[in-house]
Amino acid sequence: MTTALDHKAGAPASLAAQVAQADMNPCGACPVRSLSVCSALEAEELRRLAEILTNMKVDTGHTLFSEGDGADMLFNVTSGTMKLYKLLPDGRRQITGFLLPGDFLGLSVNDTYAYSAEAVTSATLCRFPRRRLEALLEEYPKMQRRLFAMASNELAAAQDQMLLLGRKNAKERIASFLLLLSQRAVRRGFKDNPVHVPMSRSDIADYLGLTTETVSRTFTQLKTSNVIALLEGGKVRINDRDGLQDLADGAA
Amino acid sequence: MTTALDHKAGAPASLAAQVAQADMNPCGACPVRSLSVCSALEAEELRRLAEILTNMKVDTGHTLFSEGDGADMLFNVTSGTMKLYKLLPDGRRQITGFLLPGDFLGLSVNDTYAYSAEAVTSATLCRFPRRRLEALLEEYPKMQRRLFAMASNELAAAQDQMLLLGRKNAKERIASFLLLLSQRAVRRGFKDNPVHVPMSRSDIADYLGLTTETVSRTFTQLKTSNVIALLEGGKVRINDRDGLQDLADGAA
DNA sequence: CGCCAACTTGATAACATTCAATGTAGGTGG
DNA sequence: CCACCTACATTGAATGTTATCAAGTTGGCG
Repeated sequence: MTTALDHKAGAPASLAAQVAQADMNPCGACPVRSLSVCSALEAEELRRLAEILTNMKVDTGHTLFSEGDGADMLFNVTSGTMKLYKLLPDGRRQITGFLLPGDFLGLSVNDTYAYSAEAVTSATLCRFPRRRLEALLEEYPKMQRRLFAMASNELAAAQDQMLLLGRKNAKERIASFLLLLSQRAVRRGFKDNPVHVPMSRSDIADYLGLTTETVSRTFTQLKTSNVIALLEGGKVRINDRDGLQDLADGAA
Repeated sequence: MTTALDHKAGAPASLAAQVAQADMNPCGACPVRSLSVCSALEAEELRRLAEILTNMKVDTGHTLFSEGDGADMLFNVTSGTMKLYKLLPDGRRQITGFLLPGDFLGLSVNDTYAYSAEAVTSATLCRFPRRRLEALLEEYPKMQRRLFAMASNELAAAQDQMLLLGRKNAKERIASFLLLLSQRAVRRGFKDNPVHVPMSRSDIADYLGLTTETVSRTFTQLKTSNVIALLEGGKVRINDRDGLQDLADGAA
């Protein structure tokens, strides 16, 4: 565990206002509420939820928790990007997901985390003590249902990812990845093109089951065939969305 | 949809008794109750659940539902093995999971199934109309919670599978697969060694992201190095469980 | 008993990895 | 302010694991 700052300590200016608001009408002003567990809740219920949460921040590259740690806390991403990953003893890594604002993390099978969580970009989160959140879920079945729906969606995404990892070639994987990022961006009200790709080639490789070299080469190929353009600041412009979609589906 | 026989019609002799009991004290005598959604329920609640369920059977190789079908029904496997899979337009297939007695299927994101379901061996299931089951979940938060726990477990399994598909080599994949089957067997009260492997090489290949040829060769390798032995009737004896475990973890 | 599907084994090829070098950008200190 | 340093990204060449193509073999079922 690193960089677990309570409340606004260390929060950048742009965030300060939001966190300050959260202190008064916590969650009420949360920009990702509609995407999160909390979307199901009324004002009073939100207040109860806010009582048990702590705002925190994780700096780029820092670890929120590691596989095997006691899973006492659950989290909700409010800004930035996190990555979840599992390791093999010899260091091989599989990133199982990138989390964007509104995403939930920390579910565990026993009482330990089954994966590690690290910040891709500086990120802010709400932190909930597991026991207290579970107590609240008991009280508010609506919230339980919402969490279940989110888990179901994640499960469907995981199955898509299995198809990708098991059966798609490098070009199809990269195409699928860019479209996924684009789609997830729009759901959060960001522009879908150019797509913001904040993660390194190495992270992309470990998410797609490739090497950094192959990721790099494949980007170059897509760029050369004018399907995409690589822009400054980790942005990728999609020039031919249909072409990219066909590639992603293995139809091309 | 094929072979969706109501109640005991077409059920084999060994199952008939069980189904007959189910008609009187439905679920009460269900051998997989402790593993399923229903494990959380009291007698009265079970009765309500039984009111909305239909017992059915799917023959080997028959399809229960296909990706894209309207998801009006949810299912619980009571005997046999099912497989879930997704296809790419050109026919490439990824099996996302094998379901054993006690497992639940039919969760959907929109209102269509995101995958196809087919019987690996002749299987029996409980079928629930989605709407009526959802109504019941509303009434029994305990059941909602149980379903959520099951989805969480599936999610963890999916992440393990991503690690396998993204980062493990053929030998590691086969080793992991055999151990998984073995572990799942014990949880259901079957013997864990020899492991029952009812699925074809082709199914195993599509589950592990390999080809049938590679699966076959890898089994031969493991057999030659005496880690396993291939027995009659789709059984595999694990001779060196620790060795297999080391292989599976990528530690060897 | 014979047929068909599933499995095994072999030879060759391809896609992605590995190893290696060069290029580029962001950050730091002189 | 620029040179340097380190990270990361790109490109190239060689290797390797697994896929593909192609026979055979086995086994289950009619």
